[in-house]
Amino acid sequence: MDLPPLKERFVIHFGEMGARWGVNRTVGQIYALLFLSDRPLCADDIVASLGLSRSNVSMGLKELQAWGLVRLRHLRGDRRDHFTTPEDIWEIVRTLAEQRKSREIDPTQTLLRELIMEDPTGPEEEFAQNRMRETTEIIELLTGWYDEVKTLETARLKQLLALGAAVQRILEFRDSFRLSSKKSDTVSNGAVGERNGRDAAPRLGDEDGGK
Amino acid sequence: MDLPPLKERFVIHFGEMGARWGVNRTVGQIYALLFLSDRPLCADDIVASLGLSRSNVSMGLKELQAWGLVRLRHLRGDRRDHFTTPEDIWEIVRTLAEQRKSREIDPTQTLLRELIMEDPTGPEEEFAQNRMRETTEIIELLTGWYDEVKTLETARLKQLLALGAAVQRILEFRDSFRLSSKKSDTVSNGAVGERNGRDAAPRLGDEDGGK
DNA sequence: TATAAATTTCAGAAGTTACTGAAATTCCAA
DNA sequence: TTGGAATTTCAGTAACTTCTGAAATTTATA
Repeated sequence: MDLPPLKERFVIHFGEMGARWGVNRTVGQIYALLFLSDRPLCADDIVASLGLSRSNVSMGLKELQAWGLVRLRHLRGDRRDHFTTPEDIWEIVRTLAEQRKSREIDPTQTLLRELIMEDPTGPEEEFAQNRMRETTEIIELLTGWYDEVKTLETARLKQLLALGAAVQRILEFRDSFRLSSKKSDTVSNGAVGERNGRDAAPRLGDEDGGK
Repeated sequence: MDLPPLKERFVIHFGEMGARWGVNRTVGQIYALLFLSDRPLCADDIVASLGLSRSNVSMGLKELQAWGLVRLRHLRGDRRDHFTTPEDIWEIVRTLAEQRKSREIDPTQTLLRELIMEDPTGPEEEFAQNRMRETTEIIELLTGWYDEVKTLETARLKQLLALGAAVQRILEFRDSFRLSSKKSDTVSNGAVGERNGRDAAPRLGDEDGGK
């Protein structure tokens, strides 16, 4: 690897982190290299920089395209495919969120919806089905929020994030207003209200969980 | 595997999803089984239900404890360790978020902070360092938001989520108010203000997003 | 403190994933 | 078309991870 030191350290780190993000070392390194590069790179550039085999780079680039994390460029007078990452990092964040949702959340949500429609074989499965139902509801709430927020333009999204827990104060204000004027105590937006009374009610035994 | 059908399907699915969540099939299956169970299970119960080797179950349970996803229980008159998942699913969500942040985000943020302090070896590294700086800023914004929101109680968090993009309307209102009354253009809440003025300034080339 | 149950560790087998170089295919320009 | 450059595919092997049964250790109570 003949990269300048800062780049090299980042590339190696990203290769190692790859495993935790669901890609292999090669893919992580290729991505890191493209991300830091000030110009589109072709497969041979990547081979030269990272010392991987040509075929390995080809497969890595295909996987990054499947994730939607790199884009193809063609430079005039050069037949070779060149690759870049979006220059707007927020776009990368959005892509990652979208991909991880569809790989890690959606398949489970689909199965859960199926399973809670079926007849339980007895009280044991009734309990299990209730757990599943609670789970779909939470996933619904989280993905619903995500689907709405992802439509915000970047500037608005930043504003929203910068607001942080200050939103709590707005909610508190809404609440006190609603209580003092004697209205319903559920969330006004009817989407997903409070479903049941069991809020961390301990079952039996201790609660330690110590190692 | 001698489980009733709904449970079995969920357990098998979770075993397969395990890989995407950074655990192996065994760990995923054990977790699913505990999650759906109406009572604490001991290692031998798990062996009997899932048909795994005793030692494999032991290792799986250790890993789940390292994730903080299961807790130990002791039933009176039984020496064996028993395991459960929290009954409050929101607690599970919080644990997952915390763990993934510390495994997937924090190490990168630490390295980035280090690298942007060092001297670049030339203009190529200067560019790379700028990318890294932008990245830390975005991570800072996202984790800062997360750190604030995670302190909300569950009921408030649900409210906030149910609000969804309606928050946008509040932001728009605040904006128009602020503009018309000629005040500062940063967010009023001092906690996590707008960090800088640079709003996704494009580099050069197109903005398309090929393929 | 002895003993038997429960749990963990560990070395090796089984299974899986990553990587390579060679061959096949695609693609463009002449 | 054809020739050659660029890219992809693929079979085999290397590297790694998971899983097991046996042995070692820990733990609770007699």
